[in-house]
Amino acid sequence: MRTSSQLAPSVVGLPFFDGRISPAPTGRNSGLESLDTIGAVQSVRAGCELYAEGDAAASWYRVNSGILRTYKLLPDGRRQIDEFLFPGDYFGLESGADHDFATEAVTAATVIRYSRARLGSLVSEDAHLSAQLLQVTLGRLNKAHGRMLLLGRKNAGEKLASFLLEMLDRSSGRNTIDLAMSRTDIADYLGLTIETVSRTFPLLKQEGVVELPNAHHVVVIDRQALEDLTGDE
Amino acid sequence: MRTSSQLAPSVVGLPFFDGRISPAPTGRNSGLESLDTIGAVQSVRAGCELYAEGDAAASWYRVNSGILRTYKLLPDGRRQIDEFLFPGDYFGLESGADHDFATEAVTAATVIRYSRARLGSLVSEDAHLSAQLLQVTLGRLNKAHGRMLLLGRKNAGEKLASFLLEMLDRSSGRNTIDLAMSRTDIADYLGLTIETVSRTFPLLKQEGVVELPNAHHVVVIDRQALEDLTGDE
DNA sequence: CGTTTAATTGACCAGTATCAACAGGAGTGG
DNA sequence: CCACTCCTGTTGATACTGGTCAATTAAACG
Repeated sequence: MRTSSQLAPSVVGLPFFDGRISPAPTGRNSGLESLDTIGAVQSVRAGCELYAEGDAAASWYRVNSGILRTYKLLPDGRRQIDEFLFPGDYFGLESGADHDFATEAVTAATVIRYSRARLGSLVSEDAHLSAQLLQVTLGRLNKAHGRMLLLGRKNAGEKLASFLLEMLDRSSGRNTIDLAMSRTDIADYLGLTIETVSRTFPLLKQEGVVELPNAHHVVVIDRQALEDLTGDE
Repeated sequence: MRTSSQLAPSVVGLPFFDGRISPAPTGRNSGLESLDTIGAVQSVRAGCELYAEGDAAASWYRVNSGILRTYKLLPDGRRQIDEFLFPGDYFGLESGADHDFATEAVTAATVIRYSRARLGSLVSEDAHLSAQLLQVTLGRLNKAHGRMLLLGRKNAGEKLASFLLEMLDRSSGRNTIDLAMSRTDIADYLGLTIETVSRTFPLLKQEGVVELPNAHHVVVIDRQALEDLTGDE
């Protein structure tokens, strides 16, 4: 199935290098938008795996709808979630032949799949596209640095506060967060246990920074206070 | 000062996408090697800062000699070292206008500095170069994922074992490691305290996997055993 | 050498994990 | 519509890893 190429261009408008990128060399559509013509839509049921760590990385993806998680496992089952993916996010591009993390759907989701082979040939021709891919990847790397700081140096309260702000900024609502993921997912994202996550939520409530109507709903009462609790700045 | 462009091309030979990248479009030198012509060498004394987090990201760099560290700080002084940089490593390329981490020299070091503005115009012209930058950045991202797993889910012993293997693989010697960095650096790299690092070294020795002639020298006796202690595989 | 800094070691503590019991909701079938 | 079950999340009791604070030793440096 072909995409209809009307997805929100979430990357457009990002600072791009230092602005010196010249327009596309040819008259045809260039940049990430040009990918829409080679993408195919795929559905993933909630909880199902799109690909496993070590699978051949034959495709690159973009989230169309729903939420997914990427993660790595240790042999004894310990899991680290690298990121939650939201509509518009690109993922699955690899430096090597295989995926170095697995991807599963948190909620029912649809993704757009781009053939890596075709992407490769496009990239070799189109500096503009290539540079945009670089931009997306560099943004992802920035985020990874922030997450290393969180995982290595923040305590449980700071981790949860940081997480809620991240989710708030990706939410549609201005001060309400819909947590699509389980406590287990949150724990594995923050390097904690579910029990610690469960115990830390009420602490934020006690501080008066959030309300907790139920386990998957958070209302941010005082955003500034929440930011103060993240440890940064 | 200009570089003499004879640096080991450590990136050449990496798998590149799926191998479908076409040769450079023009007859002139292309790819990362072409950068040598726009690089300038800069020295950094041991312990000195090359740039701080938040500084304008006007340049991109490659390590020529010595070892450096990139890190982020929390306002109260907690530090997370993102990576140690060795000769041949590229660093400092950013998605935004500013550096999102600081870089300091661990030992006296020299780096090659590439103007971002000139890099930007090269990238817009040369799909091959652009794709190689992407390759380098994707490799870095892979490594970041591994580090998130380490920081979020491994215990002190597994962290130190992983660290020693990483350093061994970047060492010249076949089974000896020269640790250029302090215990504080190691601790901040692994999300531990110096005391824990200090206490964990002797445990590895007790296991018989390493010898510790002195604080900055490690001899790996049993590499397989060390790998078993990392938690992965 | 003496001085300073880095690393180790010890005693104790705290934050988070672990193990276990319990509660709340969603779905299912009677 | 209600009980039953399953699953997720919460709460409690306790353990333990790693952190903190302090003292000591070793190494680097002038």
